[in-house]
Amino acid sequence: MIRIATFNVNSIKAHIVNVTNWLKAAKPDVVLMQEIKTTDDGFPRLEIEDLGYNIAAVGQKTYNGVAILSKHPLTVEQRALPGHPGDEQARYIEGLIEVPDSGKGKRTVLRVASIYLPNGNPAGTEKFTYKLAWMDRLRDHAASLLKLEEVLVLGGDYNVAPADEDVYDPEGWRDDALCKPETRRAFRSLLNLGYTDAIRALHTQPHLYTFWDYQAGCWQRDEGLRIDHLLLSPQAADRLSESGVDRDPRGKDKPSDHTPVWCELDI
DNA sequence: ATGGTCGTCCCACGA
Repeated sequence: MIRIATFNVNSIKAHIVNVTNWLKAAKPDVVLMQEIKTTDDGFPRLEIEDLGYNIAAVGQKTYNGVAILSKHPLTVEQRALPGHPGDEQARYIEGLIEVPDSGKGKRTVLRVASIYLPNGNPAGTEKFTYKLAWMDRLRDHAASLLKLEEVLVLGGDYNVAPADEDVYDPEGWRDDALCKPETRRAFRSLLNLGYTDAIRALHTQPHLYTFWDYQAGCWQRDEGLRIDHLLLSPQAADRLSESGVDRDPRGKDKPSDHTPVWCELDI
C-alpha cells in the first residue's frame, strides 16, 4: 500500500511547522506540493529530509512553485508542462517513483505530477485566457501519458470546483474562474480521457471541501470549496483502496488556506 | 460594514 497526498501549502517557509507536523501524523509516502513560493535556496530541505523524504522542486520567487516529496527513490521527468516554451510560471513537475513491492522484491513504477493550475480570476481577462490555455495543454499531456498505461496520479490544486456541490455558495461563486462553465467543461474533458477523481470514486456526499478562504471566518463556518484533486489513470484507479480529505492541518495554528487530499493505492 | 485575511516584500498584488 502506498499513500499519496496533495497539499497546497501557501508558502513552505511560512508553514513549515504545520507541514512537518502533518507529515509526522499522516505519514504519506508521496506528497504533491503546490505554492511553495520559493526557489531552491529558500526551501527548508533539511527539515523535510529529516523525516525520510527525497525532494524534487520547481521553485519560483514569491509566487507558485511545486514539489514532489517521496520516501522511495524519485527521478524527475518534466519540470514544466509541455507546449509553452518560455512560460516562467512554476506550476508543473512530474516524476517517477520506484515503489518496492510488499511481496517478492518486485518493483512497481509510479508516475506522479504535482499541478498548480492557474487561478484565472478575474474571469474575462487575460488571466482567464491563460487558465483555459493551460488546461488545454494539460489535457493534451494527460492524453499522451495515458498511452504509457502506467500507475499514474495527477494531483494538485486544480483551481476548479467541478460541480455546485463542491461550493458552499454556488450562486455567489457562479461567475468565478473556479466555477465558470468553461472551466468545468475543461476539467470534465480531462476526466473524460479516462481519469478517475479519487475522492468522487469513493465518496458521494457533497461539501468535501479542501480550501477555505482566510477571510470572514470561512473555516469556522465551513464555507469552503473542493478544488484540490487526485486524478488517477485506469491502472491507478484499479488499485484505489481509500481516499479522503484530511481537515486536521487547516484547523491548526498558522495553517495554509488549503488542506491535504489523500488516497491509498494497493501496490 | 464602500471591508473582513494572508504571504511576499516594501508596495500593492495575488489568492
